[in-house]
Amino acid sequence: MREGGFHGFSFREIAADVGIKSASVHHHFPTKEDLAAAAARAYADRHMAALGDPDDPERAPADLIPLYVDLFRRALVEDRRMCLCGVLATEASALPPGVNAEARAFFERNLAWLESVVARAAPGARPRDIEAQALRIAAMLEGAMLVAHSLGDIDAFETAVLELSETLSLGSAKME
Amino acid sequence: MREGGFHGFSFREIAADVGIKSASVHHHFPTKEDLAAAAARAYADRHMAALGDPDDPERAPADLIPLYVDLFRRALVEDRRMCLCGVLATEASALPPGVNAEARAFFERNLAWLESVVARAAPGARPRDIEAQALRIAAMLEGAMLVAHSLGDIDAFETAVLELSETLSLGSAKME
DNA sequence: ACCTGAACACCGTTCAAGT
DNA sequence: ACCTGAACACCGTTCAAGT
Repeated sequence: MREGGFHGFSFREIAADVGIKSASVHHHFPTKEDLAAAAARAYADRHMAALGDPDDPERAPADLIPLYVDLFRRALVEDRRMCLCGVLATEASALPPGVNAEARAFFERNLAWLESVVARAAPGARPRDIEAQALRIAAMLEGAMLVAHSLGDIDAFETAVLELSETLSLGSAKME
Repeated sequence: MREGGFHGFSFREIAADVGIKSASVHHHFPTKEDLAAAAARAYADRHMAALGDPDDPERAPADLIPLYVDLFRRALVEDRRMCLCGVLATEASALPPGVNAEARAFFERNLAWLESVVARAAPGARPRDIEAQALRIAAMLEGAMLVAHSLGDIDAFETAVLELSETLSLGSAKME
């Protein structure tokens, strides 16, 4: 699913991997929508668990953005794959509603996490600017993964993302 | 294809639209790889033609980045769709080689165009920094489209991309 | 509760046959 | 050169039948 998207895998493949018949898979996940939504939800849960509490006073906000970048980097470098919800995002308009909802929830949870971190890093910033900065970070990471994945060039990810890890809140507080 | 990716459309659909049988489509495009590669190439050609010459002395580099941003904005707003090659990029590892090659070529052509514009805007910049800036612009636009498309919120694209149109070469010349 | 084989309408692809 | 119907192995889904 992370490689071929919603239509890039089949019930019969999964059944063969698990050692049952495809009709049996439908007993656990009645439709492909159910199965893909569950996979997206599990992916998002693991992703958010790896990020941890954005308001943890033990962790400086200046360390949390590099940690965020690193989570995406590892997904791309170690798995040599896109972000699952990034793949689903591009297919949004052709996805069953339940799958689309889980992909959207992934981004909403990511943005909420980033907004918490950016707010801590730039205490005086306006809510509007905090939201904008969170959106830019999430968009840059998904875009950097996407382009690097297409070019087959992991360095492209590093290059695109370098600015983010270096200068955390480039304009979050001082934006006009 | 822009909605469901490589597996999101069928020869039989296309045949019905055109008024022939699906076997006849194979006469023009022997395989789905041929058809999708041709579509990606045509998309990239139209895209690059809309951008025009990045070195045209009649057009200031400061005007060309907003023009670039606007091309992606219109794709998202008017068509309510992702960039075709952005969709294909996320499916890269599951794509037939010929399709993958055309998607990659789209990004290479975009990066070359952006590098020309950035080089004109920051004449003293090092090649390494010019490439990095071009990569960031392309990644930010694809990522902003992807996130906005998943959220179903076009304003998210505008917000993420605002910084790009405002301050063209934020760090292209002064990057360390 | 969990699994299965068989059937349904779909899919890309091939091919012999038509004009 | 362009089209077609028929066949192939695939796909998601359903369902009656098994344990």
